[in-house]
Amino acid sequence: MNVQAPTALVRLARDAAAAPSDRPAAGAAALKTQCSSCHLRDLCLPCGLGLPEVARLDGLGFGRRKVKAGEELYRGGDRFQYVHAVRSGTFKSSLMLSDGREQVSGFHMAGELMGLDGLANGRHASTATALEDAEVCAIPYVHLNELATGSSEMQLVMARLMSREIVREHSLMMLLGSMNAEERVAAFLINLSQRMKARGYSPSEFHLRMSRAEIGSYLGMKLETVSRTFSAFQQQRLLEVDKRHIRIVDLEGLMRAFQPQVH
Amino acid sequence: MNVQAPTALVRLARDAAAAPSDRPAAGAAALKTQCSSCHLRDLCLPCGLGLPEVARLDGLGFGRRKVKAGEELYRGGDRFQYVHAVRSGTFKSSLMLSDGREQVSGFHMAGELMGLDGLANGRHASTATALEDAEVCAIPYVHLNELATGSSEMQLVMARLMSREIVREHSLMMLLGSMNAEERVAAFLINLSQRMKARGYSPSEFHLRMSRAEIGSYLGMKLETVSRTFSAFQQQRLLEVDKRHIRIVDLEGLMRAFQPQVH
DNA sequence: CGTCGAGTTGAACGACTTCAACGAAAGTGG
DNA sequence: CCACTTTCGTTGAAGTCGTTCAACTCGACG
Repeated sequence: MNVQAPTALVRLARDAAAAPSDRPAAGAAALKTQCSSCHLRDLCLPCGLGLPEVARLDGLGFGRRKVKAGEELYRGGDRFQYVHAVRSGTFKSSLMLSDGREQVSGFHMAGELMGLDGLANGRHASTATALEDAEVCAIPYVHLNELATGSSEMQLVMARLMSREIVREHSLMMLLGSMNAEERVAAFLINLSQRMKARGYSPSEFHLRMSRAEIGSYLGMKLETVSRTFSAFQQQRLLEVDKRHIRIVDLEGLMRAFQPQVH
Repeated sequence: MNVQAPTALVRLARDAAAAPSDRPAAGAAALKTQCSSCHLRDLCLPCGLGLPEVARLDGLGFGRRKVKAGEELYRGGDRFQYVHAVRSGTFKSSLMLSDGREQVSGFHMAGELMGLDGLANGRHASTATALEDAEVCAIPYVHLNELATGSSEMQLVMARLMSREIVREHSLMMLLGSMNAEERVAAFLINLSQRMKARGYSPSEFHLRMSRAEIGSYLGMKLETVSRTFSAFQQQRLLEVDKRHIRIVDLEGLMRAFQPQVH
């Protein structure tokens, strides 16, 4: 975990957005939102906070914002002002190389936070795109920071959220660095399954919000390989796949595919 | 940037260390350290802090710790207590799969912070190993947290450091997900070069502290491929390589190798 | 009805891996 | 101090997994 600026490893194509827009979150001020009464409060930001702290979150009176399928919530290079919490829908976040290559760095569902990467230098490093019609809470970071000053509890929660993000990316690095196609896809599906479960949906049957190409980009492989791997799993009777509809038939087997050679 | 626990994507082999040791940093209390007089203060934690804040850091009176080459500073699964700042020497941090596969997730040099991934759940996710004799500052996290309570400046610096870590990992994901062998090695060398420069060393001639296998693991390729790529660059007159001694002959060319097809 | 994007599948290719052999350097122990 | 082993790096040859290119199906949408 070194902390130097990532000047060289990748120069994000923040020049891709010719003039990085500093637009405020359009329509964010529309509805006031209460964390205390939100059905996502155990998954989202308030998770782990005591009642008085949650009340202070409510006091912020941050707004919501609707995002249509395919629309971008923010782009790499945009000024960082808000931490976004997904209320409904699914997002992808992605990084761009100046030559146009895209790398999907994550998928986000209800209760998950987006945009923490923007803190580093005040500008978003990634672009967040809605994969379906979605809604987010837009929490002004400065307010969050004020709130954390004086509350070591709030502060710890924020720090923990960022740390989780780091750990999450570790997992992805592991995956990209030392797993083959089947392991990657298995890991992806198991992860999705668990997140569905945590949200009260069926862990064994769900609808993919992302295309084969997006899955491929996330997993560091081509869409054809993703497709083939799905087919292979189907033939091994681990999955049933119909386009974006997934049914996990043999979770045990899938987990074995995920970590095959345990010596 | 979703924030769910990484339960599935990768199960870190924290059981590898049969009984995750909760040992304190051995000998950490030996010497008191002053950030204000440290020659690394512009690279390290105090960077961006005002004088009064740095004075408060000094007030913490945290200790140092010497680590011999090959020794581990902490292991995945160890209790998270300290944030470590590298004073001298080089570290790698790595993740383990339960089947023994290792993925190097970063290299750390003087002034860089390690261990921020431990915050997520109170245990280190990665293992930090010294690649040469080294020394670190071990800063108790609880003290750091106390210090940040009441100082929004300190708080912001901490948050920014974590965010940088996230952005850094983004770069690595990009690299692992969508670059070929030559691009990876070029990116790695350019990054190293810049970090050497920031520390007052020659950016064009330096000594690698890590083996081919460690570079390979970091870049998601085999040691033989690393070796071959070095040789290829040498033949293209971009580098001169003698074991671990590197001389960058043509930085421009190397950068072109890093991002070849700019349309 | 025709077009377009998304997904599947086959065949050929190629980049990286695997296996293997070798030399140099560094540590080990008499 | 010198044989010994071990580790590290390089290089070649063969093999493999994923990519690339291409053809085709299906459903959505004007």
